[in-house]
Amino acid sequence: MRVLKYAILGLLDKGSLSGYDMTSRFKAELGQFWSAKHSQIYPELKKLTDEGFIEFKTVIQGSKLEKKMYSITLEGKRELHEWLTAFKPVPDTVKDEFMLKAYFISAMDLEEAKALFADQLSKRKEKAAFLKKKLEELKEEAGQSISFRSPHFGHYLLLTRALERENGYCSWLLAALEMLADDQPPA
Amino acid sequence: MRVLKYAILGLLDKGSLSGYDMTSRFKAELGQFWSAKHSQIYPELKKLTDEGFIEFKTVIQGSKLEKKMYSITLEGKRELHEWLTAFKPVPDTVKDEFMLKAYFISAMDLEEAKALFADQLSKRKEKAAFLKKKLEELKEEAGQSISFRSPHFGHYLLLTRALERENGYCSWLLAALEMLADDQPPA
DNA sequence: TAGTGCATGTAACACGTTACATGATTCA
DNA sequence: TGAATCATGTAACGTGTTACATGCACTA
Repeated sequence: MRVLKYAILGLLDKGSLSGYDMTSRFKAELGQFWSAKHSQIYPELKKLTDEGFIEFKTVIQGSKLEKKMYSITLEGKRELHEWLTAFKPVPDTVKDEFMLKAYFISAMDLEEAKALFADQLSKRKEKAAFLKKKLEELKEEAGQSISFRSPHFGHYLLLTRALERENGYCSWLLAALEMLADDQPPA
Repeated sequence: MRVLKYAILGLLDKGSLSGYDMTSRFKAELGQFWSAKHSQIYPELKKLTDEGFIEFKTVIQGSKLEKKMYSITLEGKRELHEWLTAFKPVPDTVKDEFMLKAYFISAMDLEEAKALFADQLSKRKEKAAFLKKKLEELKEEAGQSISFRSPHFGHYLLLTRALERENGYCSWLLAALEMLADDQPPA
C-alpha cells in the first residue's frame, strides 16, 4: 500500500524538504511509528516526482553542493487527503520479537527468563523516561495548552502515544516478573 | 536476523508440526506478535532442514495425501536457546500506519479527524473485547492459577500483553477524542 | 458433487536493509 | 587538517505479500 509514499507526502504538506531532511525526520520524532533509510527515500522521491505528486527545485548550498528541495503538488495534496481520511482495519499482526520469546518461555529455565524480562524492563523504562522528557520539552515549547489548532498537535499525539506504549509495556513486564518471582519450584 | 527461523524452531520445540500447522498457528494466538504466509514458511523449512536444525518424516493422511511432520534437532534446540537468552535492544521503530495519520492531523479538518479517531476506537474496542474473551477462555481451560510451570504460561503472557496493548491504545484514542471535542473554533 | 479445509510448492513483485560509491561544508 | 555532518545516488541482498498451480479429504 506504499505507506512511505504517504509519509513523504505528509511531511511535505508541512513544508519543503530535501531527501536528507526526510531521513532526519524519520530518525527523530516520527521514527517511533515510521521510518525509512535514505536508500529507500531517494528512489521513492523520483517515483513521486514522475507521478506528479511532488516537484523539486535544485538549490545550491554554499558554493557547489546541490540539493533538491521538494514540495507537494495539488495532486499530491489530494492524494494525501484521500489516504488520511480512509478507514482501515486494525492490522492482525504487529510484530514484536520479544513477545515471540515470551511465548516460548517454557524453553528457558526460570533464571534465564527472569534475566531476559528484567533486561527488557530496564530498557523499556529508559525509553519511557526519554519520551517523558521529550514530552515535557514540547509542552514547555508550546507554552499554553496544546489543542487541535496548535501546530504541535501532531507531535503531541505522537509523543503521548509512544509514552503510553512504553509505560504499558513496563506494567506488563513488571506483572510478568512478579509471577516469575512467585514461582514454587517442584519438590 | 531471520526471526521466522526462530519462530519455527520455537513452535517445533513444543512438538512436531507440518508446514500447514505452522501457518494455522500464525493465524491464531501467535499471530498477534508474529506471522508468516505459507509461501514464506515452506522455503524456510527446506532451508532449516538443509542446515540441520530440523528434520521431517513423511506421513500419509487418508490414503494418498502426504504431509511432512517436522521436528527440532538437538542442534536446533541449541540454536533456539541461544536466541531466546540473548539480550537485544528495544527497536527504535514499531510501524503503525494509524499513528502516521495522527501525526499529519493538521492536514485534515476537525470533523474528518473526529471520524477517523472514532472509527479507530470502535475497531480497537472490538479487538480488546475479543482478546478479553480469549483470555477468559484460557483461564477457564487452565483451571487454577497460571504460573511459570504451567504449559499455558506462554499463551497467557501473549494474551495479557495483547489485551494490555489494545486497552492502552483505546485509552489514548479516548483522550485524543476528548481533546478534539473540546476544540474552540476560531471566531 | 460442490464447497471447505488440508496440504505443498513456485513465481513475481513489493518493501526494507546493508553496503558500495562519491563529494561538499562546517567546525574544532 | 581531520572529523562530523550535509547531500545524493545505486547495487545486492533479505524479507514479506500476492498470485499461480496442484491435488486429496471430508461433509453437507
